[in-house]
Amino acid sequence: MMTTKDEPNRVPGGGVQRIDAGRRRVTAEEVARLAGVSRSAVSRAHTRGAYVSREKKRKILEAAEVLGYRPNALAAGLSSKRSNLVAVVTGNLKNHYDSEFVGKLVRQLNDLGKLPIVIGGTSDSIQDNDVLEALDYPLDAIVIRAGSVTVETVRSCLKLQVPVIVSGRIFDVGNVDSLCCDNNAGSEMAVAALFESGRKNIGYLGGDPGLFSEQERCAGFIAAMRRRRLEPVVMAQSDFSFGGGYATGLKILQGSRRPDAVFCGNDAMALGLLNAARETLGMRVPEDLSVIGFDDIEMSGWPCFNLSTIRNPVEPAVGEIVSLLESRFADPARQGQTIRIVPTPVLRGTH
Amino acid sequence: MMTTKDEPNRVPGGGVQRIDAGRRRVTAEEVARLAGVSRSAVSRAHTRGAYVSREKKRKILEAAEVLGYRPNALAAGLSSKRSNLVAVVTGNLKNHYDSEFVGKLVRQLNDLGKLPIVIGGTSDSIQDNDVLEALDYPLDAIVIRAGSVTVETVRSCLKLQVPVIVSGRIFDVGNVDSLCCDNNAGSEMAVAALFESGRKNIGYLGGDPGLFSEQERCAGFIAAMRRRRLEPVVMAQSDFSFGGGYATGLKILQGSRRPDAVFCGNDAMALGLLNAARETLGMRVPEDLSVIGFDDIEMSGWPCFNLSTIRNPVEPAVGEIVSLLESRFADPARQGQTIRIVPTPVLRGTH
DNA sequence: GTCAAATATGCACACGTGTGCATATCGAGT
DNA sequence: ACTCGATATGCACACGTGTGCATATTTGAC
Repeated sequence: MMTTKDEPNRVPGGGVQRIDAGRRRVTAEEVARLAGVSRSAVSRAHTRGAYVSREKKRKILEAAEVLGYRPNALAAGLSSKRSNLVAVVTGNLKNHYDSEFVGKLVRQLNDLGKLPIVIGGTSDSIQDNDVLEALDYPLDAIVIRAGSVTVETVRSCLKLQVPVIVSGRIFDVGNVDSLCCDNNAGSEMAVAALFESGRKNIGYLGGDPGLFSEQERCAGFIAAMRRRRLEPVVMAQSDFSFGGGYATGLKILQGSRRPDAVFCGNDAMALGLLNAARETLGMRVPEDLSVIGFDDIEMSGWPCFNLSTIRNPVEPAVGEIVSLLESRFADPARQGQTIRIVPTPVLRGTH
Repeated sequence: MMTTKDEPNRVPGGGVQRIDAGRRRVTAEEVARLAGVSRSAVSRAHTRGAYVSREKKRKILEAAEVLGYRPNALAAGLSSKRSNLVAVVTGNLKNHYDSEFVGKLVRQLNDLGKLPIVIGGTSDSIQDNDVLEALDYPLDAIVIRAGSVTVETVRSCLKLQVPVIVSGRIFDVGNVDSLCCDNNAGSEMAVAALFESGRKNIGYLGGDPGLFSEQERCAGFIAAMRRRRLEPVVMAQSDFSFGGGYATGLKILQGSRRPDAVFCGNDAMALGLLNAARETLGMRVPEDLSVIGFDDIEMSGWPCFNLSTIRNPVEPAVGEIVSLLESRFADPARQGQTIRIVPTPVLRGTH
């Protein structure tokens, strides 16, 4: 007989709640009716620093609890000037640096009481359409990760009075705030470290040349080399991914002009190249080859890699973004600011 | 003299847009005034399948373009039944599996025209408060990753008529939809693979025992061992992280009862243990030790790891979530469904 | 030219909230 | 008993949109 009352695998707690078909969200009106007060009183009971008698407030909150009432932010945000919605546009969360970045940013926005609407997630293509959809809501601000969006879209945001913060590139338009690593300094640190290890035949493995950081890091590399009267042995282009770094790394290391050191535009590619060198080509690092990356993602610190790299610190960057947001809320029309995050060399075992 | 007009490093495009201090969002009223029509006409011009003459529509859209008008979703969503907002509650984006999961989910939601509000990001603690804040908005649905939220909060969602989808555990309450990997089958596959490699002294490295997947994978492991009349050599607890896997891995491999194979509750821990074995203890894998993980995150396929693992496929899971969402929109009151995602063994070089 | 059907347009309401304003109630000090 | 300030409460409006309804205009057929 299967007529037992026991239902295995059920989460305990009883009072099973269900979604009623036609039922709509409970409104302040209904709470007021149940508590026997006016609707205004209900609103005031949920607003800090409004006049409501202690006793009535208790009764109202109780009724609200029973009915499961929560003020509707849609309605409130209509007249109010804050929606608490902040859009975060990111290129590709498969990119480990971006992933870490978005994770921390989301956390901090949550702590600030903001609701981050994330756009992008996967796919490297430009996200303009999705951004426009988000702009249908009156956003408190929009944080854009470099390369995810066109200038046109930024202009749309400003036209809708939505403050814009761009991270990962300098964006000198209107009163947009920009935030960017000092890539020049980073490249200089990398070349310096390789140079001091006695390396002279240095190559460069870059990412998508359309991206701002790539342009700066590449230019910084060339300048740093020139300062030491060195000529790059090889300049290669890839795509900022592990797979790309691996494939292009193979080519570089099997090419006619073999470098004894490679500076990579980010850590993912550096790890890819490291794999190509060690696993596939049987080279010894750092004996046969030095490798330095950029960013310092989590994996770079793993024992099997122990990658020397230039740290592009996430925590301070996210902190600055939050500061920029707050000062923007205080003065929406203020001049746009440009902030350079200073990288630090993290010299481990691959150079 | 610094009075040159040139401003270097500017993004080209002219017509610099700024944020005016007191300025508010452009309203349909203003567009109507400029185009010389009624406000209703403006609304209809922006609504598909509404009666507006071709000529008037053109004029309205032109005026809207000039003024930079976009319908305010806040106001629209007030009477409409869809807000297009979907909350995504995630535990910790530092977890590579979750990170990949959220990335793909966000992308698909974007494609569906939904705006994903991400909650969590970092920190393993429960996110109840942040979820409540998001519930102030009338969400179309909320997707919760296992372990991020209490039963109470789920009940709050249902009370507010917000459809709930839980991923990563079975949640048999009300009409909540659940989605979960078939962990039992996965553990069986892992033990089978180790057994067929001739391993008999098999250990287990688990994550946080409070998590549903850990409980199922652990129980599945024990059952699979029993089926082969094998006794686990060691049962260890860690935290699902690389660092945890490394540290606990060291202990296991230096303990009195050394296993010749370890099945790990997820890939991050497996990679940590792999590092401990190879780099720190100088062991050969798979000669001296077999390792099998769970999930198949990107790094597991990297040449230097080449980890044998049980794939907990992200793409199908996300696809199922989207399907559940759509069928829930079609029938909000329908019975909750439970879906098991079938894992597949990905046998590489560590067993 | 007539009439009906199809198309176009404006009015006014509903959506759910916060809050200014006017008014009512209460407590205390003289 | 009277007054004044503090506290409490309800009414009504604004927020910006979509849409039903009634009405105006055009189209097409005979």
